[in-house]
Amino acid sequence: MTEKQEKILQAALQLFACEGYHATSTSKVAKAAGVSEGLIFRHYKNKEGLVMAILEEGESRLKSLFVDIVMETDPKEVLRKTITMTTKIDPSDYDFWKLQFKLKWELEISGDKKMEPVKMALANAFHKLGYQLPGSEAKLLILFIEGIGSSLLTGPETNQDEIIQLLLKKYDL
Amino acid sequence: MTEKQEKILQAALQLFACEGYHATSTSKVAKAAGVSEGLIFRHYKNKEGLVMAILEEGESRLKSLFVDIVMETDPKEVLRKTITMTTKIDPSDYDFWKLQFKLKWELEISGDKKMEPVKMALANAFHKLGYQLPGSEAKLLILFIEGIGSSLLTGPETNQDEIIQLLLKKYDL
Amino acid sequence: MTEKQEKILQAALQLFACEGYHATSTSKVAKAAGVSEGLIFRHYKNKEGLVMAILEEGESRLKSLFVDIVMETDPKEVLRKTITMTTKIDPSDYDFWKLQFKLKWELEISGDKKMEPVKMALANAFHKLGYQLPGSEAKLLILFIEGIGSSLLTGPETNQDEIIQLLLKKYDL
Amino acid sequence: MTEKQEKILQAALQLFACEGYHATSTSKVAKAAGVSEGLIFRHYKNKEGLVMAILEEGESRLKSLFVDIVMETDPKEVLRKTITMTTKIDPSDYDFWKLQFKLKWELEISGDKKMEPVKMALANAFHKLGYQLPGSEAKLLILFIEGIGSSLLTGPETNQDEIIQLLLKKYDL
DNA sequence: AATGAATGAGGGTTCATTCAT
DNA sequence: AATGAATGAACCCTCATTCAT
Repeated sequence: MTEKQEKILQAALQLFACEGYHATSTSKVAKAAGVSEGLIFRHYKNKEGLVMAILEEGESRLKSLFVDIVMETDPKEVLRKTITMTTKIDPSDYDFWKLQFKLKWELEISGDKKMEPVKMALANAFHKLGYQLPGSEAKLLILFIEGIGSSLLTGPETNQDEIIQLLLKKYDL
Repeated sequence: MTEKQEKILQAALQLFACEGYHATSTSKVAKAAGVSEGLIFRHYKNKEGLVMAILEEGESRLKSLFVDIVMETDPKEVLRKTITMTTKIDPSDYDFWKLQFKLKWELEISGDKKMEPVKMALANAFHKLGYQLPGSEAKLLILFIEGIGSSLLTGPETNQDEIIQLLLKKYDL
Repeated sequence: MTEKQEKILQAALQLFACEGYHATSTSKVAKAAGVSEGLIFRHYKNKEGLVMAILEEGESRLKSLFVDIVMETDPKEVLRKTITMTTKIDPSDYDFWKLQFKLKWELEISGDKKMEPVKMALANAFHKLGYQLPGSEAKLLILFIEGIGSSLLTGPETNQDEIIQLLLKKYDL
Repeated sequence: MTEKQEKILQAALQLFACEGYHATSTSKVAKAAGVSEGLIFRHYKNKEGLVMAILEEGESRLKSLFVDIVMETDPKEVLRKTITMTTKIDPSDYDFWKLQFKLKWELEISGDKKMEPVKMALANAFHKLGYQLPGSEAKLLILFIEGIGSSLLTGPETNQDEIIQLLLKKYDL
């Protein structure tokens, strides 16, 4: 990946995340990246190709967050790690996470499949801990972390930690 | 409001909710409403005016959902009504609710202020029930119901009821 | 002519004169006149009909200015009256005169034909006074007064009187 | 400047001059120039930018006409050159000059400032020649050449030369 | 790899005008 | 006489994309 390619991805990520996919023109991206507009299409074929490249390039960030949960065997630890997941997000990656949410609603491109393994791990953990409806418990907990992520990215200053403490208590952690 | 005005609002709501604001052209709205494109601008001035009109017109739906919670005095009932709130949504209003979420992410127009009274009622209820951090408890619960709403509108078939049952149990309801 | 008709003509005159014909929409006229847009078309059929009505209605203003020159028999008086013609214009009629110039250039609707009798009178006067090329002398003088009128209407504050004095002297008046 | 850019300017000049600014749509310009409409905006940003480009590009024509007058030291020559100025205009530039007049009235964009140096030169010349009100004499003469220019561009066939001869005689040239 | 000219379809919006009331 | 809803064509302009260099 050349230097200009990186510049493009970076500029596009920032713009897509802040202003939205449709509201960001390829010319705006080119200008922000200090690059000719044609170059975007040379490298990524499409505007869609561009956003896909961003998503791919960022997948490692998703995985690094998830792998630690999925690999965990102690069920209590699985819950704890899931609940505190959002605190592990590097603020420099906020744009990327914001983009995930934006795309879900604007283009109905859902990153939910990526969460599937986490959900399985959670369901398994709840099962081991004797919860009666482990699948639904897992779903419920995932809804929560999505909510907390959402409020982290949109809200100006949410007291994330306090909420997480509450949640930990609810699951006896 | 003339018949054509209603047609416009209706078509726009459906399209904005399904395809998004930017992805829906005014000409598409006009076509779907069986109306000349100019008429949209005569009545609503702008594309933005159009979406605002939709939001205003739907405000009653928001309020009718919230008022029952806010007016409740029994704290346990406040929690119960909040948690089961999403079950009260008329499926014919799904488009409107979907639009709320889409706009939050696509245009960063947040309907959160509308939830403020609910949050206050919740905080008050948690306080009465002896919870230690009523404000954060309220915030947490709101994140939950937003999550449930979100999954209800996007997910193909979520088992809403089971999750709600779980949640009720967590709050001893 | 009803009261509303007058309002329309008045508003249209002012707007056409200040902003130009094409730059003035019929809706702007209607709004300025405090009248429904349809009414303009009921009374004047067209936007063009509207401007024509204004022109017709103002023709008396043209004639009243010219008649005094055309009826004059003393050749020197003809010249003098022509040269001082612009001083006779009522400032409340400036819009109308401005419109004349604007239309000449914007729509190439020329009010020059209206000047024809004046030109004849001038040519005749120059002839009587022994000028060698009375026709061209007449044309020249008309160019002058058009220029003075133009500068009177566009320029912020031209010293009209001084120029007129100079001109009178050039013709030994 | 690419070939297509020149085509655009050329077509726009001709259309603006003949039909007026507002009456000429950008699509008409594009069609006349044999160019896609978008290209106009790529190069000139705006319709306004387009007309400004035309004006700028033609400024040399203005200057070349004026410089000869302004640099002249012999006062009589200054007058003579001013009076005969319009005869120096290349008929292939008529469109450009017509545009100057049109814009003055349609958009109230006045090229008068460009004439300022000429006016100064004239005032100076009149002063040297012992005229009593050199400033007003200058103004008067400028009004004349504007008038003759105007009639040259609008009138079908004006006998320009005869009028110029008359005028020269009036100033003893 | 990189540019920038060029395109054509479509964007939101305004326009003059008509029509039912 | 007067309104205001309604229209469809045209408006200026932006878009994603292609192509020659």
